[in-house]
Amino acid sequence: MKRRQILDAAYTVFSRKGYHRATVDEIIALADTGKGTVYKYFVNKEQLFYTLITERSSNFEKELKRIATLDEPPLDKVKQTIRVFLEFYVANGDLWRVLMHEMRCLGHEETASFTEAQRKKYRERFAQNIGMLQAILQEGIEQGTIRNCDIHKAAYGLYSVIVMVVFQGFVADSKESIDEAAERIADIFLYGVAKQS
Amino acid sequence: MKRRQILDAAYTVFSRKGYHRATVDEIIALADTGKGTVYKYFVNKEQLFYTLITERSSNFEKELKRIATLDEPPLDKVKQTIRVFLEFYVANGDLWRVLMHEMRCLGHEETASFTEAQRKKYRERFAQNIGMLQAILQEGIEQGTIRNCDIHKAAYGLYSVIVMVVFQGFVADSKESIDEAAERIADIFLYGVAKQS
Amino acid sequence: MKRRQILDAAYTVFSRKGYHRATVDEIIALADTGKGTVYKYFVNKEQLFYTLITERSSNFEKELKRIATLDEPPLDKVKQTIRVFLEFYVANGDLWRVLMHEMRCLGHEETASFTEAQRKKYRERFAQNIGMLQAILQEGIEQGTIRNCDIHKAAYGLYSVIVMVVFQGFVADSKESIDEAAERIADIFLYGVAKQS
Amino acid sequence: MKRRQILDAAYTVFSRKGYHRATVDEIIALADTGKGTVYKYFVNKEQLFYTLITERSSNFEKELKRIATLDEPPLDKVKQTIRVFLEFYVANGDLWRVLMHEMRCLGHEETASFTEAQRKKYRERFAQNIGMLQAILQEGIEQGTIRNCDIHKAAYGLYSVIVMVVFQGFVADSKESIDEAAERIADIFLYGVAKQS
DNA sequence: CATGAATGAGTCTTCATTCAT
DNA sequence: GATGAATGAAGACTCATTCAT
Repeated sequence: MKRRQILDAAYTVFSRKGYHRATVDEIIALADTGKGTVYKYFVNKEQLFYTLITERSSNFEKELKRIATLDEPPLDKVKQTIRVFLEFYVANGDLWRVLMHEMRCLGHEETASFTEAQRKKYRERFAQNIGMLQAILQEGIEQGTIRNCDIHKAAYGLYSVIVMVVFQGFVADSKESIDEAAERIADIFLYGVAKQS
Repeated sequence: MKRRQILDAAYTVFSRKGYHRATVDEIIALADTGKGTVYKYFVNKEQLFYTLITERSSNFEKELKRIATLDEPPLDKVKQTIRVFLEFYVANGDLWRVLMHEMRCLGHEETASFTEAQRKKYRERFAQNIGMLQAILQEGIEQGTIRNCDIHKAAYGLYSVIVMVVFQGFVADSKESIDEAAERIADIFLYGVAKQS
Repeated sequence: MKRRQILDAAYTVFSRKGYHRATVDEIIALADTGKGTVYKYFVNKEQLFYTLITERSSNFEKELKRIATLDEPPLDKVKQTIRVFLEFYVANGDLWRVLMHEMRCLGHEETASFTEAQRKKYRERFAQNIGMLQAILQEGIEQGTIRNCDIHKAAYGLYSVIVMVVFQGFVADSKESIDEAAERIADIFLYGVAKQS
Repeated sequence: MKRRQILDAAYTVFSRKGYHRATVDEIIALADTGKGTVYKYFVNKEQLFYTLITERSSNFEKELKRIATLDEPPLDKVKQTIRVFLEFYVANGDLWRVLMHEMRCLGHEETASFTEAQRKKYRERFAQNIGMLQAILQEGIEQGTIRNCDIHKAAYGLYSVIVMVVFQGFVADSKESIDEAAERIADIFLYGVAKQS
């Protein structure tokens, strides 16, 4: 129970302050617990952060896999995938922004406790999520509904637009807003901004 | 001269480590200078960071403005703008990533010396750069070569793709690589991934 | 308990070295504690200093008030007050000297954490103590045992002599020495050095 | 000439800020000279401070000696001496306050450059000045105009009152104000505050 | 289990002093 | 002689982590 409170508090503080400016003191104040308790459940600050990431993304990843395996037209699946991504980033965007920043920096030198194994695991997971998009695009190409392009880069491109839409606050935390944004992104992504001649 | 060395070293360290993990000690080691020298030229770490940003972006911004005022077809100008953005981010991307992260967090609470004025200035500058893209898209809509869409969001979308391409390492630091990437981005952005029926 | 040790060590170091030459490192060495502990109990060096002052003076002030309200001849009360002042300065003189010096300088510019409120409080407290002397002198004038003079200045004069006596080492830390000094100061103060014609 | 400017600037800054808060940078800014120049004329900050003290006190000391050797009634000489002290402290009080504070602290441990010899010299000089007062009081006792008391302590007492009068701002920097204050101090010192029965 | 007092390694920052021009 | 750029030792302060209760 304390564990839950700590994770929730940590989510808020990390999201608001970033990794470094977030202090354990602030987290325990918000979690209404003692400092020792944090170190009972988590080996250190980085581990706490990592746990947070893992926990928050597991549902998202399951959902992503579910859609990928649906037997529907790829163009529809693209739209659905966009929606799931949007939902996830609307809910966890700030934390993810922090994560992405730290992955860069943490990766460069050996930092004490964020193990290389964990970092690798994260990168694989990230690649996997993008991979879901990629697979759907591939399916579209095979079925002839998507033009032949570098699906790897295209997937990243779509991904980056999704993230941007959330970070720029172009989408609110409501089903309608998310659905609408998904529509629009899919539209631009699929048909471009140029007028069809 | 020492000032130059410090700025260059700071660029490297901030880019690699991010703002917080970058230490003044590391910067002076790389700059081969003394700690006092840093504080002779820059009031503090944040000011040093800010100076770096300002310095690096001034040429980029001039180039951006130049293109915006060219008397050419908007579709060509979009491509050129994409190229300039790519060049800039290939050269300064890592530092920018750090800046963007810090702007978020620094904005939250009062941090001693990164003045509100500076932060505001940065945000305006950023908005202005995106604004250049936006203006060109608007031109395209008026001339009927770009379909009617929310140019604000479209500009951000294009921007996010550019940044992503650089950060994912899809483009190398060579004229050819950048030109090719600009072509491809423009292509997808303008015509989408869906096969023209 | 650590708090006590830190305060005691701080007293010694501040008294010996003055405010600026006193280092937190030296205080913790003497207090046999860690640096963090100091900042757990005191927000910063100045706050530590201020706490010291407040703590040490509270008994003294109570005693002073007690005497002021006694129903005895003013001339006797003057002597008693002198004694209380002497006791206090013999015990805390060195620290007070430092305080008085710092009040001058700290007052000039905005120093971060020694708040204006604290400084004001100190000044009021100081004025109040001198005020006790002043009130007794006034009583004497009204009862006709003290000649009509500027009691404000006279009180300061007496005060300065007391402080001097302690700082010049004219009085030792023993009841006898203090009593004797009080006698002598009172004598000179009340009757002057000139031979009565 | 630069030397003069530096000394004057140093006087101002030391008086205002105290020894530690006074920075060489501030002094050279006020003296309108370069940092190197300071170290051409003075071996270091403490030496500069010491030179200042010496320079400022030499006239004062000459005047004191002159009065001591006058062939006048001791009671008159006491008044004159008080006046000379007042004049000196009104002009140099703030610097002296700083000096007195630093002597305490600098004396405790070996500080790099304020030599023991210098400190000793200062102490002797200070004792000598008080000694002038003392000698006059002695003269008075011998001539029977001053009652028999511990002249050493009495001299210090008188001295402390003089200093206090200046530091409390009870006297302005004008001949009239100083003369009047001298009168009053002499009066209280010689005849006390108690009403003559 | 939960706690929070104690800790000290690690940072930023200041400022007296030097030395090449 | 005059200068000021360069320096680094020294000091205040932070915060993740530990451990005895």
